[in-house]
Amino acid sequence: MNNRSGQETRERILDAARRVFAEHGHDRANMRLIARSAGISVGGLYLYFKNKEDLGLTLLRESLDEFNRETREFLKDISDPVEALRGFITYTITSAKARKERFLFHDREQAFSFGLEMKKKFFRERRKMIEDIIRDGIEKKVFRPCEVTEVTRIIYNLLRGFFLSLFIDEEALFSAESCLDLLLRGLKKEEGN
Amino acid sequence: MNNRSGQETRERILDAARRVFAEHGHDRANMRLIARSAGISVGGLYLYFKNKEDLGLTLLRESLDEFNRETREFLKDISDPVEALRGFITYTITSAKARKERFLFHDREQAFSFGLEMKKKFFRERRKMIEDIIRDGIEKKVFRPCEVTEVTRIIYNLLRGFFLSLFIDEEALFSAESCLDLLLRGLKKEEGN
Amino acid sequence: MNNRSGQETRERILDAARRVFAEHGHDRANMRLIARSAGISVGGLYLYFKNKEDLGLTLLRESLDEFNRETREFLKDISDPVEALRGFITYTITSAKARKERFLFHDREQAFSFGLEMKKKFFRERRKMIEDIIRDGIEKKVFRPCEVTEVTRIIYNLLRGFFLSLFIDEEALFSAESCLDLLLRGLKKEEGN
Amino acid sequence: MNNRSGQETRERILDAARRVFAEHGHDRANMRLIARSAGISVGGLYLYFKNKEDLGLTLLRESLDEFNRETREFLKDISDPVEALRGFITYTITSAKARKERFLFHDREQAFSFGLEMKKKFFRERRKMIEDIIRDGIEKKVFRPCEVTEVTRIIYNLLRGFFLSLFIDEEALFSAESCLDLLLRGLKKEEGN
DNA sequence: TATGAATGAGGGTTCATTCAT
DNA sequence: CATGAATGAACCCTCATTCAT
Repeated sequence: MNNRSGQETRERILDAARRVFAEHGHDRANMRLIARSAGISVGGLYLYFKNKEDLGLTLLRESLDEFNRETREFLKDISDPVEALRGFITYTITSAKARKERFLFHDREQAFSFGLEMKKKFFRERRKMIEDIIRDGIEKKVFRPCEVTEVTRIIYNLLRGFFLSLFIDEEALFSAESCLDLLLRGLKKEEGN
Repeated sequence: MNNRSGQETRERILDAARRVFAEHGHDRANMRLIARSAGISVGGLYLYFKNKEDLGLTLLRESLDEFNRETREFLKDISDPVEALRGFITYTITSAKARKERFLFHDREQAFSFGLEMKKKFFRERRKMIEDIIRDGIEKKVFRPCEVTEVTRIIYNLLRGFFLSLFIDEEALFSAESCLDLLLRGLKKEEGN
Repeated sequence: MNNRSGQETRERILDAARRVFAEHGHDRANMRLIARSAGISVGGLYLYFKNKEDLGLTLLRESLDEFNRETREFLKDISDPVEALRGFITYTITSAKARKERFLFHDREQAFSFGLEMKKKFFRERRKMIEDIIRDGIEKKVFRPCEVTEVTRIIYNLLRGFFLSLFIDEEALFSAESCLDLLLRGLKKEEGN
Repeated sequence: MNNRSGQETRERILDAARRVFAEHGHDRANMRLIARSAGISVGGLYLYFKNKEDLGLTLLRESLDEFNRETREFLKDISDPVEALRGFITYTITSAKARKERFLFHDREQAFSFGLEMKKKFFRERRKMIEDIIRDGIEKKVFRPCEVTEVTRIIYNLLRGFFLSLFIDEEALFSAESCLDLLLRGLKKEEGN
């Protein structure tokens, strides 16, 4: 176990924790399992993380930060509001499906208050991205004038629902395209046609 | 403390369990707490419920059944598709806000598999209600022709996201009206205007 | 539940207890099961017996007394020592096989000290019966002179072993005849033949 | 209280368990008592044994294996059948008296099925040893021809009864010599004398 | 750094016994 | 006599965390 740096061990632990949390949930996962899965001793875990919660929160932080960072990166060169919205939805959905385990903590976790503030900040950032797109769209007269905050919330909750379905009811998953389509065109038959 | 009617005690336990589960989640809630909260002994709990899981599942079942039943009741006399959709969304949101604790288990619970089949059935029934509304709307030429299943999923996930926000991020809650508005009219500025 | 006498109820309880103890052992048997099996309420049990131990001891006493009484009855008209020994062995083995559950308590029970004195008295009486047969046989010059006490113990332990095998290892059960044969003739080839 | 060697702790636990099981029986013994008796914490017990049953079965297995191994060792150089039979009986009785606690589980334990298969195998092996001696004796014309299986069963039950008496009725214990004497010579007065 | 044996509080569950009706 | 809901101590077992090595 001669690692060049403890950094590598730390990474191994985080990977293991991700796996184990993904399989059992934060509360039911246990430190022995994580240790074994990381190829390290139980005591070793505590050299890198203060305790189980610290480990969970670190994982959460990394997952949330990374996801928002990546999303921003993905959107940064798209100027057309419709394309931006499409991009946001597509990227969110695709990421979630591709790396399910990263989204473990995005829902209400075992302890309701687990990382709550951190999550709220994440949610706010995410809604901010949506809001920016909407506002831009309105400004550019691509979207109709509307209650931006409400629309933002609706879109965000829609995607939040997607996360949930991902874990407990895959048959409820929708496609990015139909989602975009509905949002843009509405349900109502255009009158006068 | 001998009650003539066991039924009453059973109800007291279910109430207590609802409270305790609501505060701590299913896994972290403990039987001693529930017992104390119900004003009963630990052993007493087991006269009415086989074990902790049974208690949780009973709560879940009641909550899911009741909610779907009430929703159907609420919708049964509404024939206009737009009104039906408005009704469904309004009723869902309003119920959830008014009796938050009933929706405890609607998300991914501690143990992923906790009551999974029961939940899936509930979700399917719920989507079925939405689907019926959409189909009816299309038939009546109130809604444009569309991929009904996808639209259904989208609307359902939207409301599922609402449940989640209810518990961890109230500032993300949207109103039924704006939701309906967005769904009906879409985001895009009508072309040709 | 209008019994002519409580005596009948008491009997029903004892029967039920015998059944339940036979199936689960004294410690693992529980009062609820016995009550249900007796078609009576849990509280009712305590009207007839002070507690679980009292119930067990009553059962034990009846079973031991009855068995020794019956055995004595069976032997009382047999005067030939060989026939008496045959009778004792045959009767012991046959009874045990026919009413296995009556012999539940004859071995070391769950609580080592459960009814210990009562059992010891029973064992002593039983050995006394054997001893009387042996002494009579020697007196009548049918049996060779020997250490009567030792021979008695041996024969009794042999039958005690039979009880045990009855419960945990039926393939070790021997027949009364071969047992008698061995005891009478010995293993050794008669010399000078 | 950190021992370098877990092996030592394991041994301490087994010793403690032997003591506690001996005093209270398997069912009534409790893990806290065993822990205290072993000078260890409750949790510590579970580092070495999966659960109470595992602990009991381990003890049982060790005790049975060791006893049969030692007996075989003891007998291996004795070729005279009479001496072999004397050896088997003497060794069995002497061992049982000297290390009583090792024979705890040889009788019908609390849970009837506790280690049942393991015990049956042990009993079969033990009967096999007796059977081999008898067959050899007949072949060598030291013992008279007889139903070997039956004789074997009888001798084994005799010794099994001895185990029982050891625990609940010491006054019924017989000596190896008188036992051998009875088996070899029989009870009957030799005719024609 | 790293180990893994050890701790002990706390959780779910059972069951003999009591007692108001 | 009879009921059966209620009690609560006690059991088995788990697991985050510590610490001597």
